[in-house]
Order: sequence, then C-alpha cells, then structure tokens
Amino acid sequence: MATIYEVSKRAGVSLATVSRVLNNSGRVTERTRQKVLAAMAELDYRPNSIAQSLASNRSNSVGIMVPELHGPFFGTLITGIEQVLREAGKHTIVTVGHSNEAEEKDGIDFLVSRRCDALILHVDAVSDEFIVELDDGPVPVVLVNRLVPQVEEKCIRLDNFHGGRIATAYLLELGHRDIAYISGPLWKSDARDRLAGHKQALADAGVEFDTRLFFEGDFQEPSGSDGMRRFLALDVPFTAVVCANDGMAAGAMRAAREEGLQIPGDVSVVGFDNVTFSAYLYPNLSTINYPAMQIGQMAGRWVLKQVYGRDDLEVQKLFEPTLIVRESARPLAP
Amino acid sequence: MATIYEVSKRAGVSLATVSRVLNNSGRVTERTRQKVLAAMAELDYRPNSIAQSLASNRSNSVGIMVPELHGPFFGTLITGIEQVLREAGKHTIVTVGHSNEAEEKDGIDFLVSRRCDALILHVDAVSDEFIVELDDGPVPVVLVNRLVPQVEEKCIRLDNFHGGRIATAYLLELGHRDIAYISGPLWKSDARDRLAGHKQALADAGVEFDTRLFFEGDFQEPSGSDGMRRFLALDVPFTAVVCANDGMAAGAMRAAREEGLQIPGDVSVVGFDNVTFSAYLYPNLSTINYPAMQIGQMAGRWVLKQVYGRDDLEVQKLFEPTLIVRESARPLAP
DNA sequence: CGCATCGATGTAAGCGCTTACGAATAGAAC
DNA sequence: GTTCTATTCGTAAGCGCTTACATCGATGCG
Repeated sequence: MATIYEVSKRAGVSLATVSRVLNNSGRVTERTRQKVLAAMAELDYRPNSIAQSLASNRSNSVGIMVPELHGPFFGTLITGIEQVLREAGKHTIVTVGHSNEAEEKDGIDFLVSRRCDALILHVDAVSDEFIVELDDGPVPVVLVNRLVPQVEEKCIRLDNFHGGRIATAYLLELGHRDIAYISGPLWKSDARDRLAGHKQALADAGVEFDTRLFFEGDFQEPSGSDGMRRFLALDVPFTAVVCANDGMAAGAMRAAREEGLQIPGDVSVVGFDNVTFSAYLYPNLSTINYPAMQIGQMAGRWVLKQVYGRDDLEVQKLFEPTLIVRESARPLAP
Repeated sequence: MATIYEVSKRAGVSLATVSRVLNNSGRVTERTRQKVLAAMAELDYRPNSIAQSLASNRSNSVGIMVPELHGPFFGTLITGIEQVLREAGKHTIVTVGHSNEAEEKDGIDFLVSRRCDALILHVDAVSDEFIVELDDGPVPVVLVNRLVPQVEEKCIRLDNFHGGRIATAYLLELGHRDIAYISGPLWKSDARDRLAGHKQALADAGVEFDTRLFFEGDFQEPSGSDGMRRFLALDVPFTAVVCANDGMAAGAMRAAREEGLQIPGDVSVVGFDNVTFSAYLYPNLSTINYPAMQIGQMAGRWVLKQVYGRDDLEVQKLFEPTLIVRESARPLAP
C-alpha cells in the first residue's frame, strides 16, 4: 500500500505538503494541490489512519458501551451514533457491558487503552462515583440515559420520570384505578425513574400505590409474563398494567392471553420505548415513545462538538417522552 | 499517561525487555519480568495500542459491515462476533452499509483505511466480482450469509435454500396446497435462495408455483402487510403464506387480522429467522430458526484462526436451519 | 584455561504520519 | 531595483512501540 512518502515523490513535493492537502490544513496553492491529488489517485493512496493517530495523538475513534447489542433498543441507539460519527469520518468501537460491573469496567478499560477520543456510555452497573472519576481522567465521557448530577452537562437522556408519569396518567384518564406495574430492575436508574413517575401519577390522582400490584422484572420478555402471572394469581383485582418496557409488555400480554384474558377487554396494557415490534403485537401496543435514534445522534453530536471542535452543532440533552396511543388500552367499562 | 520508556527506566531495563514481557515474546528471566510488571503496576501503565499497531503492522481490530444495526437480527449477529473477538483482545469496528452499493463500498473503504486486520461482511448490494477482488487485496475477508463460489471457504452461512424448503414442506405436510409466498427483495441472494427452496418444496410435492401468490417485499414489516393485502384482494384462494422473514410475517399477520381473518384458522403463516419477538406475536409464530449468534461467533473464530493464528479453533461454515413449530400454522381443515 | 555456545538483554532502526520551524519565493510598495 | 511582508513549501524531530541484530555473561567442554 502506498505511503505518503511515495505520493510526495511522485508529486514532486515534500511530505509536509502532502500531509497538508490531506488535512486541508495550512495553505497550499491550487496547482500543487492538484498535483498531489493526482499522485494520490494514481497510487490509490489511502492514508494510514493508525499512523495519523499516533502522530496527531488523536485516534479519531469513539468508544461506545451498551448493555446489549441485540434487542431493538440499543441497535437503534447505536445506529444514531454511528451515523453521525461516520459522516464526520470518525469511527466507533462498540463494547458490551452486560449491565455487570466487572464487565463494564473491563470494557471501559479496553476502550481507554484503545485511546478513544471520547466515550459514549450506556452503563448501569457502575457507580456514579466511578463515572465522575472517569470523567476526571484524560478521555471525555458522555452518558446516555442516565443522570449523574455531578456531570449533568454530559448526560443525554430521556425524562424517564415524565414517561412513567404519562403512561399511568393515561390509564387513569381512561378511568382505571387498579393499575399494576411491572418494573425494570430497580438498581437501574431508568427503571427507578419510570416507577417514580408512575407513583407520582397515582398520587396526583389520589390513588394509593399497592405493593401487591408491583412486580420487579428484568426488562426481558419472560419477566413480563412472570409479572402478569403473579398478578393473576393474586386475589387483588386490577384492570390495567403498565410495563416499564415493550418487551415485558409483550410477555405480559402473552401470559394474559394464555390465561384466557382479553386485552384490552379484561385488562389494559401500556408499554414503554415504542420499539418497532410494539406496533405488530396483538393488540397493537400503546406505549411511550423513546426517541432512541435521536438520542444516539445527539450523543454523537456532543462528541463532535466538544471533542472535535464542531462548534456549529446544537445538542439537545433532555428529551421528552410522548404517549403513543394504539389499541392495548381502553376506557374502563363503567 | 505513562509510556514504555518510563516503565523501562523505572524497572532499570531496556525498552525491548519491557516490550518482551508485554507480549510474552522472547525469553525473559522471571526476576526481570517481575521487576517490569511491578514498574508497570506502579505507573498504571497502559500500552498505547495505536503505537503497537503502527509498529507491528497489526491493528488488532476487525471491521464489520452489516446492512442495519437496528432490527433484531443483526444485533444478535454482532453480539456473537464481538463476544468472540473481544475475549481475544481484538476490537470490532462496526459500519452500516444499508444494502446500498455506494455505501457498502464506502464503508469497506473506511474499514480498509482503518487498517483492519480482517473484514467480516454481511453485504448484499456489492457484486460477487467486487468481493473476489477485495479478497485479492491485502486484507482477509469473511462473508456472512452469502455464498460467493470463488471464495467459498470464506463464507459462513445458513443454508437458506434448505430453510425455504422446510418452511414450505411443513405447510404441505399440514395439507396446504395453495401457499402464498412473501419474499425478500430478489436482488439479495438470501431472499433468492429461500424462494428457490420454496419452489423446490412445491415441485417435490407436485404443486405448481402460482405467480399470483407471490409478492416481493423488502424484509420490513410493512411490506408483509402489503403482501397480505395484495393476496387478499386477489380472487385466488390460498390457505397459507410463508414469509421470508419474521418481520414480514408480523406485518402479514397484522394485515390479515385487520381484514378480519383468523390465524391460523383462516390462513396459516410461517416466518423465517426466529427472532426473539416471533415468540410473542399472536399467534406465536412458527418459523425457521436462524442461529445468528452462532454464525456471528463462527465468523469471529474464523478470523481468530486464519488471521491471528489460533489454530486450535474449529469453525463451522455451513449451518442448517430447523423448523420451530408454534401456533401460527395448523393442518388444513378437511 | 581458552574457546565455542547459548540464553538474556540492550541498541537502534524503523512503522507512516503530523507539525513546529525556518527557508525560499513572490508580490507589493517605494 | 531594493526592501519588506506574505505566503508557500521543505526539513526534521518526534509519536510509542516492535524487532532484527548486536552484545554480554555464564556455562560447558576439551
């Protein structure tokens, strides 16, 4: 593969000049610029980005960590990030943390030793303190879907509290009073926030939160089924259930069906995230929209702006969830 | 951040020795090795992998290209790849091709200029010739879910033909004769192979392929709905439909429901891929299992074996699809 | 005791690029 | 034509590491 040296020889200029046209830095006459460009084309020259990184002390790569790669949510998030970053010629190194402290730290180490210019993290296991400390280090960090107060300006997130609130408020509006809740794991802050929103909505309506109608799942489909079965086995009547994500809602609906219940006839269901398949469940799931793609894009932009100096970019840090009304919830029969 | 030089000074040895313990190459006395290790720990030394790459001409990174990052399928595939590779200390650079020739070439260029040690590609737009040519280049390539005869030994894939065949064979076994087919885009080889399998199964059973009961979708949910509506608008009776992936099956089932049909009462449906949500559709989708995770892992292993010299690894190149029987298909009522 | 041998370690030359600095050239002003 | 300033371009010193080769001691043997 041709090197910059060969290009410079062929173009009859120095290394430095070639480098200049490569980076559009410094000033080069149009004439020499053309000569260089021609030489590059003739040699099918591709700059060695490793060498560029070493010399410039910039790796042009940003590290990403997500809990999982499969599942509809994170894929969308990463799509947003990758798109924005790649347009800017940066590349992304993706790592999986599995919501497990050791793995998250490990992955971050990996990313740091890879000399990423920045990190975009969707982590849940690691503590706030760890993140603050990491942020004090040499590599800039942006947090997705999590608020760490000490580094608030680096957190790109959805207002999960508000999301939880409007999900339940919607059901209350439809006349439901006995509303069950299938939560995500409470050691995850988004799960906690959504639950807090739910409780707030209940309180606002003067409805008491009934711990018997609460189930802590793990954001996976089967735990939604477990939750629904648990509720059904109870002697406590309920007419609606809100699930902290669409996957658990799918599980809950399946279990309800298997137990002979009609949705929304016997019980209304609301999900959270608005992943693609929620529109194809039966009945089509009413849910809360999570603009994962946009959030990913914003995270990418943040990096472009703060790390690569693209001052022209605007970045929005807080997103408001909205209610998507479909078929899985209906007014409480009088 | 500490460099190898500082480590060598602190340990009282030369650069080369430090490098040796770093890489477990060459022989180093246990005593000096310990000294070096201690110095590294004291300085919290992290090797600069950029510099390592430049010097060793190995980037320890492998490039991945997939059509999309969201959607249940590719996430799973990448999870498999990433897992295997990261265990080996390699990292993955993920790029999106959008099944579009220009973007695919562009992304591959990007990966190459990033000096990836190998490429794992799931591409559909680019021609066989292009791939053969690419393979002649300096960077090893492995192809996922596509067979290019000239480089067969580098193709890790599912037997899509067989998958298409057993999907339809299953319906035939259940007594169906009028079987519609919603295909993926025919310029994609997997879509073609699945269709060919379908036709073969029909032929085996002496059933004629009816072009009116054929619809070419795009592997997305809405096109499944479109296909189903098209069939329903026709005057051609049919009792079953096979869809070339689960997403289109979801769309088809939704459309059927909206048109007042029962599944599987009025029409049986079979999907392809066995993505997670297929088990949560209503009715639970009978489908063909695509071991995406395993295929990803194999692709990773292939690279480990062929590029990084891990000769101990076994790699399986061809995978056999299997039928997953759930609820969306039933015997034809007599 | 001298010499060949071998393993442990050091020396130094890159890997392909960026970039501070200075040289050279061109144009402007007189 | 001379001087001065701007601008373009070349020189060379790294970036942090790997690795071929050289060196040095210690060991074994005649």
